[in-house]
Amino acid sequence: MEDSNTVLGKALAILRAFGPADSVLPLAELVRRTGLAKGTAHRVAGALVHHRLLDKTEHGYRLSGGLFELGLRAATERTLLELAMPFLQDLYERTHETVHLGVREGHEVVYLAKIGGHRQTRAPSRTGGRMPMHCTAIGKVLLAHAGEDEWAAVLTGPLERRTPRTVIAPGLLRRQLDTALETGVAYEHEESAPGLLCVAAPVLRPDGSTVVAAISVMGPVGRFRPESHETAVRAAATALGSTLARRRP
Amino acid sequence: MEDSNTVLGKALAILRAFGPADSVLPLAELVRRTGLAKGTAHRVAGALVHHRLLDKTEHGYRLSGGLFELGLRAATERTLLELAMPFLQDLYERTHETVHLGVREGHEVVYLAKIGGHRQTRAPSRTGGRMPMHCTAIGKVLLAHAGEDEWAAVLTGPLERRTPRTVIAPGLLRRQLDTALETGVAYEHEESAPGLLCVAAPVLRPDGSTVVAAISVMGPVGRFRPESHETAVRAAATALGSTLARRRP
DNA sequence: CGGTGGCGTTCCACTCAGCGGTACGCTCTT
DNA sequence: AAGAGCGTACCGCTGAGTGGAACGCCACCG
Repeated sequence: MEDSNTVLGKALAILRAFGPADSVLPLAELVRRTGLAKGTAHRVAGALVHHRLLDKTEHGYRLSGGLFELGLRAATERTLLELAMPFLQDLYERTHETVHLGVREGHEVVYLAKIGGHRQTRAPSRTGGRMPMHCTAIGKVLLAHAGEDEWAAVLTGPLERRTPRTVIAPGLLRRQLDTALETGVAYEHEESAPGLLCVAAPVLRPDGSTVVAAISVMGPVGRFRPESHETAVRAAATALGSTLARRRP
Repeated sequence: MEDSNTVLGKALAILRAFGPADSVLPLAELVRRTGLAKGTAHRVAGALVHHRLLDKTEHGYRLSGGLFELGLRAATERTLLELAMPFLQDLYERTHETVHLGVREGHEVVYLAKIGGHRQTRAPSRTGGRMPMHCTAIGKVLLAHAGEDEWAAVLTGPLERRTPRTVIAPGLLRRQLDTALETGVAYEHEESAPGLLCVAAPVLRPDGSTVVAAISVMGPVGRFRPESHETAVRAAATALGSTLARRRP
C-alpha cells in the first residue's frame, strides 16, 4: 500500500484511516495509522478541512457532512437505493424484522440499507459497512449468482471463521451455493454472529443472468423462523428486479 | 472559487462537478465545468479512478461506490441516521406518507433520509440533497430554532421563489418562524413544489436550546391533511430527541 | 468521399506546490 | 522539575504536478 506518493493518495489514506467505529481521531493517531510525516499529515488534514471533507473538533478530526453528501451522489448505488426503499419498507412492515439490501463489491458484501425497528437485532452489519461473503445470507446469494470465476476466487481463498458455525469448508459452501442457485434463496444460521438467522434472495436482471443486489430478512434465534419469510423475501427481490428492468433498459 | 491551485482542490472540483442529476459525465464535460486543463483533468480523474472514488465507463466517469461507502462513515450523520431510522419507520408506518429527516448545513437543509412507499409523492427532495430553508417545513423548523444570527442571515438574503406560494416576504416568514417556535411545528403549503403539503417538528437537545435535526411528513394536496399528523410528527421528534440525549451525554 | 470538429489520450520540459526534518509551546502525568 | 505527547509553525530542497501541444479516433456533414 504505497499510494502515498501523491497528495491524493495521502488525502485518501487519511480519510480511510477512519474505521467504521472511529468517530473522531486526533492528529497523532492519523500519523500513526497512515505513516505520514507529522507536518504532512497536519497540512493535508488542514486542506481536507478546508474542502469540507473533514471537521476539526477540539479532540481531533472527524469525517464531515460534506463527505456524506458527496457519497450520496454516487449514481448507481443511489438510484438502486431509491428504487429499492419502498420494497424494503413493505418487507419490513410485513415482517417487522431487520431488513438488508446489499451489493457485491470485490469479494465482499457492502450493505446499502439496513432498516429495522427499535428492538432491532444487534447485528454486526451497518449501512455502508462490509462483510465477508461466505458467512452471510446476502453474501451467499450474491456469490451464487456471481459466476464460476468468483466462486473459485472465494472458495480457494481463506474463509474466515466468525463464529463456531461459520462454514469454512469449501465443499460444504459450494453445495450451499448450488442449492441457493436452485431454490433462489440462501440461509445463514449464526454464521456471522451468534444468535442471528437470515434469509436472502437475489435481485436479478430480467434475463436472469446477472445479480444486481440481494435482499434479506434477519432475526434472532428463538422467535425467528427464517423459512417462514422465504416467500416474502423472494417476492420483494423479484419485484425490485422487474422495477429496475422497467427503469433501466 | 479558485481553490484549484492544489491537487486536492482540482480533485474535489471534479467530484463536485457531478450535480445531483448527473450520473455519468464525459471528460470533456468535466473540463468544461471545472475549467481545468484537459491534460490535468485527465490525469486527476485517472488518479481518482485508481483510488476508487470514480468509475470509468464507456461513456465517461461516474461517482463510484467507494465514495458512497466512505460517505457513510461520516460519524455524526451516520449515528444520527441510525438512531433516527426506527422512529422514521414508525412514523411512516403510522401515516403511510413520505417521511423526511433533515439537518441544517450552512443556510440550507440537507436531507439525511427520505422514506416513503410506492405511491410516493414526487417531491423535489432526495436523500443527500439540499433545499433552501425558507420554503420547506423542515427548513422553517430548523431555522426557527437556529438563533437570531441565522434568522438575520436568511431573512436579509434573497429568498428564492420556487412556486407561486413560496413565502418571500421577510416579515411573513419571520411571523411563521415565531409561531413555529411557539407551537413546536412548522407547515409548508405548496411552497417548494406545487401540490405538496408538509408538517415538520424539531429534534431538540434535552435542554431545549439547540436543534439537532427535524422530522417531517409530506403528502399531496387533496387527501393529505397536514394538521392531522402534527401530533405524530411531534411525538417522533421528541422521542428521537430523548434517545439522542441518552446516548450522547 | 475528404474535410471538420469534438473527443480521449500521450508526451515533455519547466516550476512551484508539496515535502519532511527541525524546532517551539502547550498540557498533562510522573 | 523533568519528561512525554501533543498540535503548530518554519523553511530550503526537489520531484510531482503542470498545461500546452500534438496525435489518433470516430461521427457528422457538405
